[in-house]
Amino acid sequence: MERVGYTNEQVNLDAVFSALADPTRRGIIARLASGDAAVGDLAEPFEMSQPAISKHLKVLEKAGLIGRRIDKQRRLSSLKAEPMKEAVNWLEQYKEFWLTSFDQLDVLLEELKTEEVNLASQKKGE
Amino acid sequence: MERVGYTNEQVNLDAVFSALADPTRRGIIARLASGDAAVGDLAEPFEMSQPAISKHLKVLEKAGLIGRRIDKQRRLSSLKAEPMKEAVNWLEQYKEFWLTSFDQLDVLLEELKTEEVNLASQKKGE
DNA sequence: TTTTAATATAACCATATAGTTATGGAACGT
DNA sequence: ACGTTCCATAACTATATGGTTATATTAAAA
Repeated sequence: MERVGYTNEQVNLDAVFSALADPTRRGIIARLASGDAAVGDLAEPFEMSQPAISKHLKVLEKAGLIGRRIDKQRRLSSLKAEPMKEAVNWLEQYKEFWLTSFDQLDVLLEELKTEEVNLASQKKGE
Repeated sequence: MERVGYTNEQVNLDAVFSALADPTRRGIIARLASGDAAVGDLAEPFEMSQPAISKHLKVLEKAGLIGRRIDKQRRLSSLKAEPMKEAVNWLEQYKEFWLTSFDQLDVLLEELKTEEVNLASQKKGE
């Protein structure tokens, strides 16, 4: 079985984390969060050649982090953040290790306990 | 000002994402989640030489993802997940893009609105 | 039709990465 | 004292990565 349908098509954590490990690419992602953009637009903030940006876009595309379409002679990119969700899912396995001080840890453990008991409910705490 | 104290000392997203981009290193992290371990223990599950594992450990250490200490002639590693928190913080900027279908997006936007009003609550529809 | 704008692709280069084998040092067991 | 265990480090290799310039392609614009 190949993990049908759903949101993600394979989502390769290697490719995703690797794509996110570059500041230029994270910058591109940030830019795309405010709307689709053409290669030229994306290249403009960086002191880098256009082919370099095209390469970065290819990396992002292979990681599934952007989609691309053609509009006239321009290639528009749009953010596709599903792989980020997968990354976060992986990372959150280790949430319990995020806290250093013990009282914070207590708080988290309390939260986790609550989540278990109360998976599909609505809670209006304060 | 250099961002004093707190949980993180610099947390370099480049190094963190880069460290996480390798399956061996993610495997090491998974192993460390169940307890501190020596280099030999960490190497055992992988078909790879000991020096290779030592290199991976160095990468993880530079990313701040593990700490190391000496016990007799063994070098123990322990998970330090604070950088993961930073990674998640960065990723969650894009939470709104994680959903593809519009009704799901509606759900999220509703959640975000609720969160604003009510920071310490949980909500889960069904 | 000719030119220009937007982008991809190829060829190239330097550095980084991920592995290897070989070797050496520190601490333990005998 | 001697060998063994645990590990780091050095030296090397192959491939990947991130950039460049040069060139080709495609559609708009003149």
